[in-house]
Amino acid sequence: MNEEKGPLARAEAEEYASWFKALADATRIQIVSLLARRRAPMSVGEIVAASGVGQSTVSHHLKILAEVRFVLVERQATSSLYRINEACVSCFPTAADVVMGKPVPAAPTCE
Amino acid sequence: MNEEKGPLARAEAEEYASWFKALADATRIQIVSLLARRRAPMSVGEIVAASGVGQSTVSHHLKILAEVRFVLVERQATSSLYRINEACVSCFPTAADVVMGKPVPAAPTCE
DNA sequence: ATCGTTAATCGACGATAGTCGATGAAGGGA
DNA sequence: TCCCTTCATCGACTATCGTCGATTAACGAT
Repeated sequence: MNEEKGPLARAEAEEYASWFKALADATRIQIVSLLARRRAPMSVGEIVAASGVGQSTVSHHLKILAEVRFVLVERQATSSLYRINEACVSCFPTAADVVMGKPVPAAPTCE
Repeated sequence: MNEEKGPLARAEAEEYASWFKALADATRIQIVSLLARRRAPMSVGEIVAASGVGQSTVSHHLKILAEVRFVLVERQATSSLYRINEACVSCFPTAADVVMGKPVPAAPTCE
């Protein structure tokens, strides 16, 4: 479907890369996997206890995951509850999408 | 299917991350997309001409892509011909795989 | 109002990664 | 044999990233 002769535009390549960057870290993979196993939303403190890294580190990774809408946050009174965004999981690009030239899915779209 | 209570093992998380790391760079996305659009294998020189970065940089990225078997190389007399590894494209993990706790696909498996 | 809890932000540090230019190795042709 | 082409590797530089400890902000409870 995508039949331009030149390489992929740089801007589009960077959009694609930003998706994969979100899962290109072992700690973030652990956090995502953790949120998926618990069905219920988790507070930052629970994630910190289960992941074995510092609180500021967890907060940092959650921010990155939230920026691509991979996780959703619901601010409660004293704590923040994070959960997997199922819609974003399914719109996350695959390697086949890159190869087949599928347009980059927009992050804000899946919410 | 994966019902352990703790977080994903660190080693497995890093294996997953190494997959996504391979596509977590705009230049590599461009190279992959380029190889996919040309049906035929491409020499390094052709990729350099089309990608707009230096020859050593292209060579470096091709090495990374080859390490996860995403591209295959066939050394000819004077040049090296790179092409997409279709098998590896389809075994490349998706975000849903991570969420669903699917075991990490082994890179050497798809060849 | 004060204190304690929870989480986001800040600043710093070390490690990793991307890029380049230069060099080196392997092969083909004159 | 010598040169030229092609690509991989090396060394250096810079930018980005992951992590931590400390600080700050928001909120509840006493």
